[in-house]
Amino acid sequence: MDNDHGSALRDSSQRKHFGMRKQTHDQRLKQILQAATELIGKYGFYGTSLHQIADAVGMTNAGVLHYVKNKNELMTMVLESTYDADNPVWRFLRGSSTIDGKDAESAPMHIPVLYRRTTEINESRPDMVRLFSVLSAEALQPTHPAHDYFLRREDVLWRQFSRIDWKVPPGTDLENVFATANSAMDGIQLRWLRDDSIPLTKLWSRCEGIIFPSPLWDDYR
Amino acid sequence: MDNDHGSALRDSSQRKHFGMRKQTHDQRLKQILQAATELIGKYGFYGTSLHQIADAVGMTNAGVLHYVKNKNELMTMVLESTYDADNPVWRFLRGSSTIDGKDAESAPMHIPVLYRRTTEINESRPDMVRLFSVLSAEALQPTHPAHDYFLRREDVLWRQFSRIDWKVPPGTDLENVFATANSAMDGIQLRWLRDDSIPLTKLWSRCEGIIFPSPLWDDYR
DNA sequence: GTCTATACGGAGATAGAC
DNA sequence: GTCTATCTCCGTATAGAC
Repeated sequence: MDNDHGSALRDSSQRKHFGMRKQTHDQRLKQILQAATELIGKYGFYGTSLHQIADAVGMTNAGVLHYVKNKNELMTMVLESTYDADNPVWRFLRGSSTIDGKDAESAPMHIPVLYRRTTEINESRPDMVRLFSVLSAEALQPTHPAHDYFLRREDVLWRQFSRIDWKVPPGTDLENVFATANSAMDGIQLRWLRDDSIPLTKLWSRCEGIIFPSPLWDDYR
Repeated sequence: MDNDHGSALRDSSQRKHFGMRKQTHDQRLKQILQAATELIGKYGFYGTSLHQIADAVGMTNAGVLHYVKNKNELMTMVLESTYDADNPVWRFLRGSSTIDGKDAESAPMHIPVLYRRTTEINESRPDMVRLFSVLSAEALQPTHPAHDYFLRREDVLWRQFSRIDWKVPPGTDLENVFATANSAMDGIQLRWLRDDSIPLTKLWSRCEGIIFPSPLWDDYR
């Protein structure tokens, strides 16, 4: 990229300078995305201004726009880089990771484990759960910059989920369990965000008892 | 109210005029609240401007503010007047109505009936379901004008629900069923609003099969 | 009862200085 | 890489004419 300024100028100090610039750039971007995650999670996309985000990272409006083309692109980057990238459950569903030490190809796979793992992970990142909850409602409107993301996400999740050879009680309707458990998860997360006096994992354990009832699911959880 | 303008002036034409004014006023207000319900449901409270609402009822910005003190009060009025007022399920839970022809004091009360009735009602008013879904996420933030409403609502609903002498299978944990069913309802409504190619009642029937499984609940639905 | 006019602040985005 | 300055438009809300 732009190598024609003469090789004589690219001494080691220059290269170091370039290296530091690059690192700083990525760090800054990460800071911005993190601030955006928190603020959009709190106030929604429409309720958050670039100015708020800029303030949170100690910059000005124009400074932030040096890193992202515009507000819509910021939304996209937040969704794609921040949320899914470091979600172990997704990595597991994609087959590139393990769940409870088992990979998707070996050992019995139990659905309740997946949801318990999800709540454990999400309990440690309320900001992202909040972002996700707020956007999945706000982005119902087709004009919302996150609309397509949530449309696709539903399908993608199901395709990955249904690829797995789950061990379940005889007669189980996988698709209905999937839809019901995911729906209940959405709702219980909202309740947890509204009042976190009870941990998400505990709130979910109550749902698990209803959705995967004993004794039917005793050997499959 | 304001009777001291002299009885000589209150002839029949005046009274008629006053009557018409009153009617027009209420109608206008209702129009405004209806438009606000639709628009806030689509774009959220922060994403909706008074101008949009004014446009929808063929008025100007200032015209709308003749009916509501400010935007926050509009939010309150929408919530309190529009949503709960004409919800038969709530009226039933308050004990002032019947469910499937039975009132709360007689006949066996079955929980799945309550949720089925809710989906039937909500299927006919997507605008209000949307309003409710969007706000319950947007209003997580304590500074949101609907925050308190949703905090109280959770408690109120449970208090009314738990007053009823539900007929349920032995060993049922009422509170867990309530929390799980409500959460699943939140999530399934979101999915329905995102893609309404399958009716809400049908989507819910799948959840019912999971949350109130056969044969345990066969005599209680 | 509804309008126009207006005050005032904040939004997103760009140009150009440093 | 970040700032200031600025553009343009939109936001809520009020005052006062009709």
